[in-house]
Amino acid sequence: MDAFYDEGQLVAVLTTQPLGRPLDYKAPAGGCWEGAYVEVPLGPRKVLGVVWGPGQGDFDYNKVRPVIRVLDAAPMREELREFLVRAADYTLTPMPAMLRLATRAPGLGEAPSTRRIYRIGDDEPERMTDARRRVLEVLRDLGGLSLTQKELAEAAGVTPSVIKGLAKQGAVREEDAPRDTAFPRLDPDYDGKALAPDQQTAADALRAGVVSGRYGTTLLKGVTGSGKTEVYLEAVAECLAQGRQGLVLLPEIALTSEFLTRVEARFGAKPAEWHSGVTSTERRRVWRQISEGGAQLVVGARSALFLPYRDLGLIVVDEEHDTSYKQEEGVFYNARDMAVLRASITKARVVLASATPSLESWANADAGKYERLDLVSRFGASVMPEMRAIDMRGQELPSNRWVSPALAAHVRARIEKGEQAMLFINRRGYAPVTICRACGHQVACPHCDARMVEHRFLGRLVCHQCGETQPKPEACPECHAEDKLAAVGPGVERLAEEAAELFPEARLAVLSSDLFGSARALKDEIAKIATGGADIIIGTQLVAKGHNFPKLTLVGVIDSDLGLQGSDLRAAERTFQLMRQVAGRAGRAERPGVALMQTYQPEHPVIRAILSGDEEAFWKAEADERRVAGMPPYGRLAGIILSSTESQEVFDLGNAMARQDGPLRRIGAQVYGPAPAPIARVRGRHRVRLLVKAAKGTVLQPALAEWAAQFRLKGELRMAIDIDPQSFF
DNA sequence: AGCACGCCGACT
DNA sequence: GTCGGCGTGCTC
Repeated sequence: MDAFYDEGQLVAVLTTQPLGRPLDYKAPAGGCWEGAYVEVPLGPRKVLGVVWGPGQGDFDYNKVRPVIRVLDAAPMREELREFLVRAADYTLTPMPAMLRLATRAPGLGEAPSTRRIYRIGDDEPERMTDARRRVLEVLRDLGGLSLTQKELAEAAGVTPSVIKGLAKQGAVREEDAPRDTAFPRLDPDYDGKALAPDQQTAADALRAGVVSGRYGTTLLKGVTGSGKTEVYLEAVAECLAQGRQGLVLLPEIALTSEFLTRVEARFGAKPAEWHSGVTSTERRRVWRQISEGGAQLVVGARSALFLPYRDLGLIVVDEEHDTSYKQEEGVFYNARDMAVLRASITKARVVLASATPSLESWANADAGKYERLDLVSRFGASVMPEMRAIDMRGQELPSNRWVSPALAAHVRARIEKGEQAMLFINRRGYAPVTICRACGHQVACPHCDARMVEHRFLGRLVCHQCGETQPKPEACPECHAEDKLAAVGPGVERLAEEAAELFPEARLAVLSSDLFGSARALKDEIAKIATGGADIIIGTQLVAKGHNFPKLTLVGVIDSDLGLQGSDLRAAERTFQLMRQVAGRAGRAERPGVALMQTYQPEHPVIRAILSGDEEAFWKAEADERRVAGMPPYGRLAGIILSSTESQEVFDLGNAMARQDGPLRRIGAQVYGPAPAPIARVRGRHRVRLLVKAAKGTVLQPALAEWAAQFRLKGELRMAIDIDPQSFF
């Protein structure tokens, strides 16, 4: 049980200010609990903090200032405090930054907000009018329920002034009611669907895990269309039945609204939603209700891991292999790994769901650390489409053209049958460039090393690294030749143009996340396409993420090779996952699909593994290669990213760090670099990267911390440590 | 993170 | 002589 501190007792308060350690304060009048969210004075300011434990007592008692006030929120539980500490230790993140992640609730400092509501009053109005009668009727029909002024005015078909008048005369009563209301209860038995035998077996195993009340992680593997979601929703149902809270993490905001609908169909009500697109009032409601038990299930982005759950019993990480679970700005963490950490502390279950698991999860299951459940396809063999390579070396293709004659012929055949085809482009790592055809100059971003990408719809050039945009210049900035700037490289829009020329009769739809202002607009577009609103879909990564297109029977992968190149050891894995996912788009319903991959390396092991469909062989081959190289998950890596406005400064520090590697050598770790970071300049800052490689089982973090602490960062220099980096070229 | 303190260059 | 640059250190 948490300690209580009486007024005047010393308490250590961790604040969100980057201080290095909690500071002592005197407990306020009325005392405070350990874990309490408090406002404390810090110099001339008031800051947010959490009572972290008893005071150190090493500071002159007379100079210790009292806590200003205890905020009106349930104290942070021991479990969340421990999670923050362990996550900070693992990721080498300062505690204040960690606390910031957990206090992102807007308006935490303010009193719980209220809204003015209206009920039927005791008095009759002095003069009755039609409008007034309608208002009173609406209120009478509601019984005890109440409405806001706006709701009431709309329901009665009157203007708000009518209600104001009635309130003045006491015919309606005004009251303040708490705004942060509980979420509707979810019913675990609302609409449980009959499951296929293998689904049932998997669901039973997951349910049993939840019932056990112990920590455990299960890798739930199932190809697209195998009913993974239905299976893990059974685990959610069991969790709700146990009276504990559940969390479902999704990699992409665009997927949440479809998912919420599925939850509503299964449990009879919508769960709480948590991601950057949720309004601040709603986030505040979610935060409070999670902490008070008025929300049973949260669906959201990785930051939902840091919410103050009362009793978290299950975390589902959907599409667990997705790289967007890795946060690589500010605090560097992988939500998948942090989910496992939090679950182990709070005795919750984790379900990692994917059609194409990450090699880490595959290896953890292989080693017996995770349980593994495999689902088979619901629709027999027809779901996994036939996959074939188009050997680009045998295709006649002018430069600046990307759709081979062979692929074009297949697309035409599908359209003629009234089916849909998709042209897929893996743009990651291959942004198109704007080049001058007269002098060869490439237009670069003024702040970054990234090339500017032309957005024809906007008529502007956009930097995909920092977001800088500028109007497309008429003349080449280098040689001043006019009308010679052209987009080169298969950008989505460039591909769309080519498709329009190749298939003039077809209706094209372009799906790219930067074409849509909101997740809502994107979702509408997807729905329109899915019901047959287009013949050819042109898309990027976005379409690889779980959308259902029943009429789609052909996927043409334009650039199968791009992900295979370079020395990034994760590239093969990523390419494998991506291709499987894209291929999984085709022929989900009854129609068999085909996936055609344009490649210049048809004999590459990855391409061959994908085409053969022998996944286990792919994992084993990849695992062997990694094991031999001592790379993750069979070795450990950390990235050190140094940045500054001065390029010399960063390299000097990088070199100094590489030389003074004593603490690392002591644990047998090696340092590589410094080298320009994958993106060598971001927002005007030069970046270099060092890589630290150690054997598996090495306790890397303390040595890294000791090593990094040797260097004092002057001026503009910044250092970030990235444990388990996602990419490492 | 802010903010104050403090020690060296070009100014009314 | 002073105003102000931002390096260093403190905040209970």
